[in-house]
Amino acid sequence: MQMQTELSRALRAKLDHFMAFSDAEAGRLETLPVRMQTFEARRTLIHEGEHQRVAYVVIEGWGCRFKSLANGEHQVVGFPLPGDFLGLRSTLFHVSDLSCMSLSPLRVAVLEPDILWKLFETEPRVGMAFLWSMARDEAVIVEHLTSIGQRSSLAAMAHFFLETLDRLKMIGREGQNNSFACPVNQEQLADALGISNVHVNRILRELRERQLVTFQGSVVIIHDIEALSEIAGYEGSYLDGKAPGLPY
Amino acid sequence: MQMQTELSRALRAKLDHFMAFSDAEAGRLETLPVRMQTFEARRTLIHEGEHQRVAYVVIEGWGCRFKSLANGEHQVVGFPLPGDFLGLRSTLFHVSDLSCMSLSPLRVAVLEPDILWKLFETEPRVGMAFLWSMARDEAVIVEHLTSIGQRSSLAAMAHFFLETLDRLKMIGREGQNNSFACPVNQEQLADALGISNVHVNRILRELRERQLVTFQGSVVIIHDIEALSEIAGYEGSYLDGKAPGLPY
DNA sequence: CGCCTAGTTGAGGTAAGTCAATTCACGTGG
DNA sequence: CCACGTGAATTGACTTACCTCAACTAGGCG
Repeated sequence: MQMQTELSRALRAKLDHFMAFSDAEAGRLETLPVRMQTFEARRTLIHEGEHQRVAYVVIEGWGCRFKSLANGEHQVVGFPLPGDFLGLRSTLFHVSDLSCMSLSPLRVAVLEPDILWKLFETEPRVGMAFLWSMARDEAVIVEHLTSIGQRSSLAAMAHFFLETLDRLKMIGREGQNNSFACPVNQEQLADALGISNVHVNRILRELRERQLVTFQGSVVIIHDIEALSEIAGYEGSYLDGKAPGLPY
Repeated sequence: MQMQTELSRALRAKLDHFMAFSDAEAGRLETLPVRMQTFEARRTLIHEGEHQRVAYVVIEGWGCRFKSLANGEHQVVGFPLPGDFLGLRSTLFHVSDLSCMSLSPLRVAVLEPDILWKLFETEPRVGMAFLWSMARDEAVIVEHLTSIGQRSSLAAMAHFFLETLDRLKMIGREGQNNSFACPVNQEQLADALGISNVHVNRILRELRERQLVTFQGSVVIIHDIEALSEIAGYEGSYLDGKAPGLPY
């Protein structure tokens, strides 16, 4: 039971922003038969191109999804946080198009595909919530694409920090005064934003000197959200799917 | 009836690569109550930030999904082709995070959400096929992200041409000798690849001079697929979800 | 014929890359 | 407790891929 409540807590911290579950639905989530698994930091959970049978839900810790290129470069696609799915798409393809590693110690719930599909049938509203989660993931990737394609590296970095803070706030894992623990190193940040690690370092210095953000000792502190949002052109409504001023 | 077979033909041209439909399932697709709609070239079907109730399936023509930024820049996220869904995610969010315009005259089938959700319930395998389609869309976006983030603009351009040719081949709409009609202009190509239109022009010239690709008069001709794939680091298995050497 | 949009090319500037050296943080063993 | 090793962060010097601006050309069409 401890295990199931862990899964349900992680999922609902995220999905409650989309849908109010009934007690019955919540109970069904509680009793989903899953097993837990814990990885040390820097372990590869999912290997690009390899057979992928099960999906995961992150319970605790940060992950890193990335694509490897022939020339040894990497493109980081995103950083899964508690409540996020891993390899959900891959269970459809049977093969993963991305690798996924743990950045910190990572605790996950392992979901057998059968259980997942059965859940879709018996709990259509929960299925909807999962779909919503996939849709949000795509919205995040589209923002990411926009950052790399159109924003300056300063704006892209600012955007990343703001988005990550909001994602953490949604699941109640932010720190005090707009700060958060961030187990991402400059190399990974570089691969995420499509710039060099040297340049990441210089952008971080600029953000620090301009009193906007400090990122030191694996902790990000955002000093001036207003100014940073202005620079990034950040508007986080794509995270919760509620547009300002529209009834839902 | 003409209408339904149009929809079913467009969908199956794409989805047959993933799943063999039974006669019963095919019949159910045929009788889906949908209405058709046709847009002239350069019309905006979906407006970013606006209420979005219905989804579409492209029957004929090219679309262009893009995000607009405050500074007037655009990020093109992809070019929907026949068989592709438009605004499917938006029906969940109720609000679209992207705009979508027609590049050529565009014929679409309009899907009411209720019908869609009912289809998911009554035809779970068709629902799976739609999910697969969404998953493939995301795989394409991830490749796109990788192009912009890691590949040189030459390689990114090469990648775009190769991927588009393969997508068209899958739905039987390629031209002769690895060519295809392409209603995308250099400006839109620039916004897709995150480079300037001037640079697009120079890259196209280089591709032409190296006898790899010509893109003139809205027709793309790929002269040397091998060499181009080498340059792009292209490997199209993410499009059909079948990894080389793995049983499906 | 002239307008309008898209494409093409040149010249010069800049954001970001590469290479390489140095410093820092931290864990480990003597 | 200090010497050492290792990986990450930092900084400088130089290079380059791509951008901006601006002019010019080519084609489609009322």
